[in-house]
Amino acid sequence: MLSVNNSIGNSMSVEIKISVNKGLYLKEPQDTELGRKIIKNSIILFNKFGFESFNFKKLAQEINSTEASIYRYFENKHLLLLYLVNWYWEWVSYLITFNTMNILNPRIKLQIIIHSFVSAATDGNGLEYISESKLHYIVISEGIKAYHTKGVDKDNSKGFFLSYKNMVNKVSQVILEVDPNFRYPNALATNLYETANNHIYFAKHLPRLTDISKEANNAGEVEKMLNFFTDKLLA
Amino acid sequence: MLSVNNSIGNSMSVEIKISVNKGLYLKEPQDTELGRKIIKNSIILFNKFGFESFNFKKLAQEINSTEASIYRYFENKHLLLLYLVNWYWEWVSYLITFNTMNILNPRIKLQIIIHSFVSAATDGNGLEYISESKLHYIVISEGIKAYHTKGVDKDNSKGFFLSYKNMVNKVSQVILEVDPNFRYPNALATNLYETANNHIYFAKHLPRLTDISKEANNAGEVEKMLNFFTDKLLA
DNA sequence: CTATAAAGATAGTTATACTATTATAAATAG
DNA sequence: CTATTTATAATAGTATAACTATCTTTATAG
Repeated sequence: MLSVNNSIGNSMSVEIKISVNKGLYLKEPQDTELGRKIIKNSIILFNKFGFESFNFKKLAQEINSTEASIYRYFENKHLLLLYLVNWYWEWVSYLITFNTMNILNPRIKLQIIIHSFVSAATDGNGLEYISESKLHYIVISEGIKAYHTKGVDKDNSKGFFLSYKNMVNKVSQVILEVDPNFRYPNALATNLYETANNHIYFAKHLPRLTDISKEANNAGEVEKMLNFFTDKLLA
Repeated sequence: MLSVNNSIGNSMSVEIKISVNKGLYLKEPQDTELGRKIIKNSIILFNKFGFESFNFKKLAQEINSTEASIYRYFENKHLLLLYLVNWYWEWVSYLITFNTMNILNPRIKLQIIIHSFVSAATDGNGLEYISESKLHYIVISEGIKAYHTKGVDKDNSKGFFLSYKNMVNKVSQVILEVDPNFRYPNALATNLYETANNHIYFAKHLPRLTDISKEANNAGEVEKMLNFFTDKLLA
């Protein structure tokens, strides 16, 4: 159950369960105490150690469990990362759908989409065991590793990227609403998402690769830039 | 020594040695037979196995040498990848400089830059032990792993991304020549490079994330798309 | 002919990514 | 209220990766 805020500021409770492709896990982690601890703490530890130095032993220690127990939920850390990233894609899709509901102007919809890309990171709307801000930072810094692997075609054939594709499709529909003759709706949709993540990362670590300042609220600047790009392209 | 072709079709030989940050290696691999074999075959094996499954043992077997010998050249596979990616950045910078020489129109320069990004992959202009096409494919599929690590700030402080930054700076200068008031010259430069690589990858592996067709010469289509984006943004 | 450096050969260490087995505690079905 | 299933914990073990160390051989420079 997710607690969400609607546009007129009332808090409301909606029965929403974000679910991801069943092939990603051996056992649904959201259904058990241990499963939720795995999710919660893997988000923390992926952030702390990064994908390469993260392992199931460290995670087991963190939650006072064992490697073997974690392996009953996830085959390996690659699929755990993919699970988290899929969860994020579903979450962003949900945010987009929810926040563009009843909005008629497609340009405004696109602004809302861009806002969702840069600040899906706002906690407090989701579940206790998933910190959206930490999850977003995993997506920013480790996300592409989920699809830049030798196994990408195999993973793709199992539907492990459907959530990403659905999100992109949703965005490209809005792009076509703005400009039905636009030649690159999917590419632009993908780019808005990837560019948002990239430039938040670059601002923090490689600032000379961007024009976004290193300061605290660079999310706002990235948002402004993406709106500027979109406006120019869909003029 | 690089053998290059000039614009009027004559083949000429120029004394150019692409060199990268000395901190990336323990011993200059371009200076010895074994070093060059390491470079050549690491390019082949990174392509074959991907970064994760590549290791120095496999590489040693391939070149009939030993792990220990390879460790005398590179501290670890991360720095070997970073070496290769740096070599690529330097190569693209060289291509840009060489091919935009004496061109006055900055819009034409930008077209040449975009062409360099999508088809730096053309072999035959470089060195025997470096296949640009294979190297480009490493950059496309593994490149970002060179800067999406927990060690990025440390690597950055050692200057391991200077070649990337210099390339971006070179491109952003041209962008500002086209439009001196453009607000995001560095971000656009970075984006042209990253988007070129991304969409060549997506066309091949996740085609629904792009509008580039899966067919053979998608490089041409990516080039067209990037020119279209650039034209719109710098109108 | 000798000194030095580069590379090869071999062995060993520590950590990771698992798999397998058994024991125990908690939930639930009859 | 016991029997049975299920989940998890505890423990141990294997294969491979990522190195490090040392010693020997080969090539080359003076």
